[in-house]
Amino acid sequence: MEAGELKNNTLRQKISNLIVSGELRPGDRLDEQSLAERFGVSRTPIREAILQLSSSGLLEMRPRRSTIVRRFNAAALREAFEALGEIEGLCASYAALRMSEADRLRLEDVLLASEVACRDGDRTAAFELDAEFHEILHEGARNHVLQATAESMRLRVTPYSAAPLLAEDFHADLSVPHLEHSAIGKAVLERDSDAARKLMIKHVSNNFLFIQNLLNNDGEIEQRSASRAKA
Amino acid sequence: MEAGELKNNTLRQKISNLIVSGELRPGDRLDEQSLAERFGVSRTPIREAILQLSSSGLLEMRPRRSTIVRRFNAAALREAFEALGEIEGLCASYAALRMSEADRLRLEDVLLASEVACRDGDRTAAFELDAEFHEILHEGARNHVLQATAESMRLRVTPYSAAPLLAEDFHADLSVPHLEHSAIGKAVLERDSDAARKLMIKHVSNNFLFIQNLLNNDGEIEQRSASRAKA
DNA sequence: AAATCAAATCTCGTATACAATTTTATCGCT
DNA sequence: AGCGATAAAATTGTATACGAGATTTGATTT
Repeated sequence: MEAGELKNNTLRQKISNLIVSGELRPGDRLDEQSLAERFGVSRTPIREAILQLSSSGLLEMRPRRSTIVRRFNAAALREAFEALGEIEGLCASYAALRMSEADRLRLEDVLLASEVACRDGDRTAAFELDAEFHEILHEGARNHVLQATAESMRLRVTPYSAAPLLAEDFHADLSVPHLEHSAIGKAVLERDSDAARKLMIKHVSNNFLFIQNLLNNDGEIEQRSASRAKA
Repeated sequence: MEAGELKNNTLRQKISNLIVSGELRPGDRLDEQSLAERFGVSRTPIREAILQLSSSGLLEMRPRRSTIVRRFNAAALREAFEALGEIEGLCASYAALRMSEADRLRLEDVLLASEVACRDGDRTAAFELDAEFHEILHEGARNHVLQATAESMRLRVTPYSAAPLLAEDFHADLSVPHLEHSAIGKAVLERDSDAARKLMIKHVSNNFLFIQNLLNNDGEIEQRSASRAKA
């Protein structure tokens, strides 16, 4: 959460980036030795970073067996998204009441930029603006505990939400999430905390339902390009 | 959270017990070497346990300086309790909708036992039943993420909420929290999720206000027996 | 006597070593 | 060819070693 080690922080980010970027997917193993060599440190700091990422639910450390990127079964994923929705809902409702004028201007900017990216079909930009939209609300809640909790929960479902959507061949409608963000943003700017909360919960829930359709029976993300080409 | 190491789990508990029991108070240092000798292991597993407890917010690891039991200033404590109230509120509202009949019977039992302990002035029993009441609701929410989050948040404010109240010389009115629990329990049993949530948020907030009065300017818990005897 | 600065001691962060267990590869058998 | 058992290799969990930075101690000065 808000620890504060030396270079452990950046190591944690480097490792979590492996997952966020999609290089490692749920179930993939993280070999301490290889990671140590890759990042030019010994196993000790690697292990500490892995330990923290396991605490936050992104990785899964199993005794005497390799750490893997955490896999969610259907029930666990439902719980993770339900909790995420509630926390994000809380952040949105507090943000509606507490955000500064500067925050509000920034929120408007992001929504405008998001609309442009959406119209242009710029998936990379839309993806980054999506993340920024949520970050603004986390920070706008003016509660570091809620903020950290929201970010941690978001990170842990990243392999199931963000990563698969970045695949080149995936063509989801960018306008659906954008319109939801727009409605949430409007409620926040109008200081309507109840509406902001409800819309956010609905937004996360929709996101979950969308993702659920991408999952096969094993809880694996369907490989679009690769698996379909081969099959 | 739901890691799953070998004996690291029990080590984590042993160390967190030092704080829960009040042996170590906010700001106290945790020396890795001493803990290693005390628990008969090397520094490595101690360090791993400390790392996890820092992630959960109970301890504070500062680069190149001793780990200490986390200290909250007034603002941070307010945020911690605000977040705790919201999460506990969510748990209570879900519990109202999802708890099994067996859970509900257990909840009634705990409330009855609590009333007895309250009437008899049995502070130890009242304290344990208080914890059990909250645990029932965490589990009753039927969401492991919310449950783990609530328990983690509760643990991190323990040095400020539970520990000081156990002091022998401290005579708070046991009936106030009991009546609040009673009202929350009633709402849960009647499946009134909105009421359960609101009452829980209020309950945690009251708890915070009560604790705030025990704090001096430095954010330290007032020493009742010791400091007053010496002064 | 109080304050200041330097040396010595202590503690942490990381690297390395080694035993225990798991995983992988090899070989033999049906 | 496929399956099972055994041996080799690899990986984890913990202990130990050591350098860098922090803390304490003590001497020196004002």
